[in-house]
Amino acid sequence: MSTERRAPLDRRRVADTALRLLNEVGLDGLTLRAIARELDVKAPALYWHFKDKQALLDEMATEMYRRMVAGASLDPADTWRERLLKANRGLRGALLGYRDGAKVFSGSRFTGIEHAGQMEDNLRLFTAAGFTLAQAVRALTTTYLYTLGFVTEEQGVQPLPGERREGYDMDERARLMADFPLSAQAGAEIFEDYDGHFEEGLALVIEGIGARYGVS
Amino acid sequence: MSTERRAPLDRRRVADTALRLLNEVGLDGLTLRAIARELDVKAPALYWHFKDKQALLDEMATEMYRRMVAGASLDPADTWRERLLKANRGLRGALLGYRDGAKVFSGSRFTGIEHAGQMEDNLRLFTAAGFTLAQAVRALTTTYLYTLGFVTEEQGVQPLPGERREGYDMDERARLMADFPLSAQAGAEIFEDYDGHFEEGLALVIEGIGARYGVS
DNA sequence: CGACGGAACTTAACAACGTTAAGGAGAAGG
DNA sequence: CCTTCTCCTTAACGTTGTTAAGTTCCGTCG
Repeated sequence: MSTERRAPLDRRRVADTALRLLNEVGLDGLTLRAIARELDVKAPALYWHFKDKQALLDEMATEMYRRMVAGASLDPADTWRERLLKANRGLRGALLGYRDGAKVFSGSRFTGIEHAGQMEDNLRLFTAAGFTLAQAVRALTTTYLYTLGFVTEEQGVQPLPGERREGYDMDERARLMADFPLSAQAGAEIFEDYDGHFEEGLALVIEGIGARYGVS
Repeated sequence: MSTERRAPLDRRRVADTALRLLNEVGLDGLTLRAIARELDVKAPALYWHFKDKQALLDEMATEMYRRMVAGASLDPADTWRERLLKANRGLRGALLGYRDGAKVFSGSRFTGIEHAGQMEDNLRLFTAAGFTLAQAVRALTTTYLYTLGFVTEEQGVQPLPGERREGYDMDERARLMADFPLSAQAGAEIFEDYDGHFEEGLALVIEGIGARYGVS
């Protein structure tokens, strides 16, 4: 019977498969045994390619970042505002593309230095626009951290676009909050229209950068 | 021998002990058996007070929040800027008070509605200052999400103030980044002086709120 | 006073997890 | 042909969250 030999694995293919599986089972269900089964291999085989599970998660985060960069259309002629908008929308989109994407991403470290390319690009654009290097770093990381925080919370409520985690019943919330009228009313303002709210918050940060650093 | 009967546990005491233990062993080491041992009890006893481990983590997050609110000095006469500064410095301080504090916090949901008091207070202050309710919510959550993102990253590098996680060698980083001069130079701007960088980012967001919503 | 019932545990066990040790099949190379 | 290296398997270990069943103690009620 099938004497076909499966091509040997490599880190990339493992990370690919793990990312696909992540969307089906979530971070909790993402066990080494499940990943291995998907690759038609036994769990300990993964240790040939990764020193431990965290190393695999790191590779997954790196792959997420690679795909994000590949899917981005960063025009060198962008204004710094356009660049911040594009980069952070792209980041959010990339994270939302995977169940628990933000958790995986912020819990891991990149393997290699591929991410430096995009960073260098951004820093060049910002310094050319009149920012000092320190200001450029501050502008980029502040928006970055906002986006990361936003999506982390977003995915806590809404694991994948469309689905909704249990325990977020708006009606019950409103009833409990009867003594806190403003907070009760704010509920809709918090747990719905994530797209709009993300944009608004991002606009706030960008506005602050322009105002505080005096760059138009 | 000691016929002394230990007072029965309650959710609060369990969460207390778990929080203390968290600082010693970190989130990974925070097992139910370890918590139980600290309470002089066997692990399954915890299931009398919590339906599962996540419920205990939720209680821990709630307790963290309680202590934060208790330690905050929120003057009703605060300007909205002062309030944002105080609240977010307080939040960061509270999260930094525990190893993996940000992870625990953002991975959990509050038990009860005690947090609504502080929220109502903030919303009142902001609407009184001229913000619409939607603007107030946006201003508060945007800064909140920035702070959460910031501390999450911060604790990824620096688990507790003073300690430093391995794999963050600045010299090696500089060498790898030889082809990316701006990024290399930015290293110090990223991995040091978290206090200063947090303040600067927070100032950016606050500035943006003032500018975009036209409230002085 | 004594039976009863619930509260607050313990003991024992389970399946699943990450991880390690040891070994085996097959290609590559001299 | 024998060795060596790559890539994987089989077996196992200790730990984890969690459940089931039994135990102990206290307050209440007949």
